[in-house]
Amino acid sequence: MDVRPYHHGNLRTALLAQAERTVRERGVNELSLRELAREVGVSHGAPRRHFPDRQALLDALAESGFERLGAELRAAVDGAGEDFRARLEATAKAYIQFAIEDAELLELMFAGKHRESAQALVDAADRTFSVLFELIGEGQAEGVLEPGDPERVGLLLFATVQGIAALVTGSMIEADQLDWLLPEAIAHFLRGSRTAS
Amino acid sequence: MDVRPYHHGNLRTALLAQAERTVRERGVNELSLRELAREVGVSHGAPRRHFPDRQALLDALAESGFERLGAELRAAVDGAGEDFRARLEATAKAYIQFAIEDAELLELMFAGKHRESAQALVDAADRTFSVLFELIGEGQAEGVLEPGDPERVGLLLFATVQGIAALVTGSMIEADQLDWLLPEAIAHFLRGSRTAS
DNA sequence: CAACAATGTAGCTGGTGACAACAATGCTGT
DNA sequence: ACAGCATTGTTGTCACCAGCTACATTGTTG
Repeated sequence: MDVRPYHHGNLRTALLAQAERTVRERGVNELSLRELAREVGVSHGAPRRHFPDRQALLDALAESGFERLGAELRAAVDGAGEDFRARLEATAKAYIQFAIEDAELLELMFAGKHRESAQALVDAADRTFSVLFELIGEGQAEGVLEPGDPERVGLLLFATVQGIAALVTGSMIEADQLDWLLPEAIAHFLRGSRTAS
Repeated sequence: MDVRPYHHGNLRTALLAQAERTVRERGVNELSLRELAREVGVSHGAPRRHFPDRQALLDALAESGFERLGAELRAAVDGAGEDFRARLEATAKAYIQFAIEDAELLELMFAGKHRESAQALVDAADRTFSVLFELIGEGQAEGVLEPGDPERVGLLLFATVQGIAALVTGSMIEADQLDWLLPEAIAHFLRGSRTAS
């Protein structure tokens, strides 16, 4: 019974998984490379082989976060049937859910995105948001949204959704109030999107 | 020439001022009690008399932040004339400006607000947001907004504004794009606020 | 199977937050 | 005036952390 082989096997993956859990449960500030190493059962210097410094770990965490978020958004939109409003609402709900459960991770993702160093992060973010822009394009094609630059309309929608998530993470509302707030926000948005009624 | 009197005189204020500057320029994570003490020209243990631990300093910072934000919102709404849309837009602009320039401080303010310990913080936050609820009340009285619980309507508006600020701080848009995005958001919001056109 | 690259270990340095003992100062009551 | 006391600041200590370097172990490849 080899208690602990010298080589962990997939330290990098294990570190990322544990780090993601720690960030979710106790926040980014509480994330310590050394504690992480202890939790994974490895010496305090081992993570350095995979992440030269703390920031590198955070960047990797952000990148994997974008990938997971993108997958969840895609799953939501794909499983929401034909009706545009339903597709929109499902996607928004998925985003908000992610933003609530992994609030600190999401913040990390955005914070890292505008640090010039990380091109991989920007690419990952672009892939993630392409889901949203495609959805906006659908709405415009159906005539439910006024035509125009998808970015202009999409930004406004994204801002609203992001803001609603901020309401929850900032404890201005409780999570269960989303049941009425989100549909109302979607309705409000669609109503406001037809210039001439 | 007394180079440095034993008693600083108003260490607490000086610490808060310097801390606010540091948070704005280099972020909350870079805020160190010891460095703060050095910058103010005092020994590393001195801040302890005023802030028992780091969190106490952050709480005080958040509280003063709410007071300043409230003052700026009030100034904006008071200086924006009679037209409701103009008053709304001016207030939103003031909020967004604060949210951009003091992004980390704002985050600190919201993060601290839902830590049960700090009742002073919650009170300060309530005073701040009362400005917004009054404004919503105005709009409803004028019939520009559909009547109802000011919180319901206000939450949606607040979410949108907060989200727009997040777009800037997350580098999804540039600050100068606010010139068209904010008015459009306000227009969108008002348009969506009349159930039957 | 020997050399080499990849991976993990151990120890050091400088910095930090929390804490406690101590010193200087200002205030208050008599 | 001044003794006693509370307030405020100083110094030293402890445990922890990130980043670094030198070294040990493993597995892979020619």
